[in-house]
Amino acid sequence: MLDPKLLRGDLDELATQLLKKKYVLDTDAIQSLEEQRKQLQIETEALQNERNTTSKSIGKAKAAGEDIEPLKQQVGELGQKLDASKAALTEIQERLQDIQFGIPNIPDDSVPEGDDEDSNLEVLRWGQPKSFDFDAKEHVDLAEQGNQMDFQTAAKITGSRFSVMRGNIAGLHRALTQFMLNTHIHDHGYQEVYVPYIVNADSLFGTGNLPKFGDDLFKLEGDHGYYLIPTAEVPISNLVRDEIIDAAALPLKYVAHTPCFRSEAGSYGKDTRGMIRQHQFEKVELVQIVEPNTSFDALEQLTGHAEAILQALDLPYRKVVLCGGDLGFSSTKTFDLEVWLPGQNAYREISSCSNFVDFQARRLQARRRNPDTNKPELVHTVNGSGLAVGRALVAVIENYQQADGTVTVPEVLRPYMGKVTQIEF
RNA sequence: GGAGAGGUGUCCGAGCGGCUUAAGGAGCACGCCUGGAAAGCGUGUAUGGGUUAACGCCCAUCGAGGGUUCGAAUCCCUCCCUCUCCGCCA
Repeated sequence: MLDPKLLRGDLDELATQLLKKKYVLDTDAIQSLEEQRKQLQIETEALQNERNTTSKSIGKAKAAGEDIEPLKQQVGELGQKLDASKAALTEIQERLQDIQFGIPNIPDDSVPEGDDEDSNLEVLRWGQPKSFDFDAKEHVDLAEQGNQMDFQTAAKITGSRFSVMRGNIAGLHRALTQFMLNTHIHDHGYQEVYVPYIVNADSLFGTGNLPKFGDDLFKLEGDHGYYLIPTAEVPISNLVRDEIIDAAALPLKYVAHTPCFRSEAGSYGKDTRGMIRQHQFEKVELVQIVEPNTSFDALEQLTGHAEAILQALDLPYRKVVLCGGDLGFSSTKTFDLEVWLPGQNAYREISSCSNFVDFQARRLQARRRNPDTNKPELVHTVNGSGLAVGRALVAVIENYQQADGTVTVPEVLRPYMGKVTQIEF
C-alpha cells in the first residue's frame, strides 16, 4: 500500500511513475473521491463532536434534576444527520480504499522501462554453461529413466502438477534444502524460523497477495478463511505485523524452509513437463526486516546470499533486473536469478529477490521507533528465495548429468547424502 | 468437541450505563533537590486519522465485528484468542 498522502499530493507525478509498471492511475476518480472524502469527514467529525458534547450535557442536566427531554430530542435529530453523514463517508472511504489497495508499489528509478520479461536487464553472468560431448537431456528424461521422479503416480494420487520423488532424487532434494538452510544460518547470519503453512486473510493482505491475487491461492474449506501459503514470505513477514520493533534489534534476518502452494491459474500449457511449475514445491526463503533507507543495500546483500548458493553448487546463472512491466505488485525493485538449464538450453528463474520498501510494512503495520524522535515509523521489507528447491534440483540434475545418464552429486551436497557421489536411475 | 475463568495503555491493575478527559501503581524521560547518587518532589509519557503555516483543536480506538441507548470499556448477540478441567488425538 502506498502512503495515502501520495493520493492527496501530485497525482500526475504519481501516475507517471506508475505508468512504468503499466498501471494506469485513475487520477480524476481519485481526485473527486478525495474531495468528497475531505468534506464528508470534516462534516461527520463535527457532527460527532456535537453529539458527544450534547450527550454529555444530558448526563449533567439529569444529575442536576433538570428536564432532559428537549435535549434528547435535539440529539435524536443530530443522530439521524450523523448516521447519514457516516454512511456517505464510509461509502466514499470504501471506494477510495478499493482503489488504494489495488495500486502497485512505485518502481525505483533504477528499474528499466519495458513491457515484459524481454526488457529485463542482465546485470551479471556467472559461470560458463558447460559444453557436453553428448546431447544434454532435460531433467524429466533423466529422472524418469527409473521411477525416482514420478509424475504419473502423483497425478493418480492428486492430479497434474504434482510430483512423487523416490530414493536418491528425494534425497538430493532434501540435501539441497539442508545445505541452503545451513549456509544461510551459519554463513549469512539468518535466524531459522518454523512457521505455519496455513495463514489467514489478514496475513495475505499484509504481503499484498490479497485482495488482488486470490486466484493464485489455494483457499481452504470452512469458515476460518484460511489459505495455504504461496510462499514462506507470507508467514515470515507477518511475524512483525502490528509490532513496534525495538530499533536496536534491526535488521531482523529470517530464513525458513516451507512447502509452497500455488494454484497456477492462468498458466495452462506453460512448463507442463517436469518440476519447473508445480502446485506444491519447496522453497528456502530469506526475509529481512530493516531500517528504512537501508533496504536497497539489504536487497544487494540478500541477493548475494542467494547467489552464494548457486556459486557453491557451481551452477552457471545470470542476474537480471526486472523491468517495470515485469515487476511484481508489491515490489519497487526485483533481481531475478536465472540458472542455466542445459536440457532446455536456457536460463530459467530460480530466485526472485525484491525490495518492497515500506509498501508491505504499511499493510502489515510493522514499525520501529525512531531513536531520534521516539516516533514509530514503518520499517522496510526485503525478501527473496534462497533458493527454490525444486528448481535447484532440476538445475543440479541437468548440469551434473553424465554421458551414461547418471548424475554426479555436487561436492557440497555429499555430506547430506551419506557420501553418495553418483545417482543412477 | 464439552464445562468454567479471562482479554483494559509499555507493564501491573481498577472501573461494570453519564462525576473517565480510562483511577491508582510500576517503568521510562526530563526537571528540582544533592558534593555525587539513592530516596523524595514536580512535569511529561499511546496509536491511527482529520484539520492547521504553526501552537493547537477535533474524531476514532478498552480482543474483533454487530446491536440496544440521547450516551457503551460497562448491557445484549456473534466470532477470535489465552488459561484451567474433561474428552479425543500424532
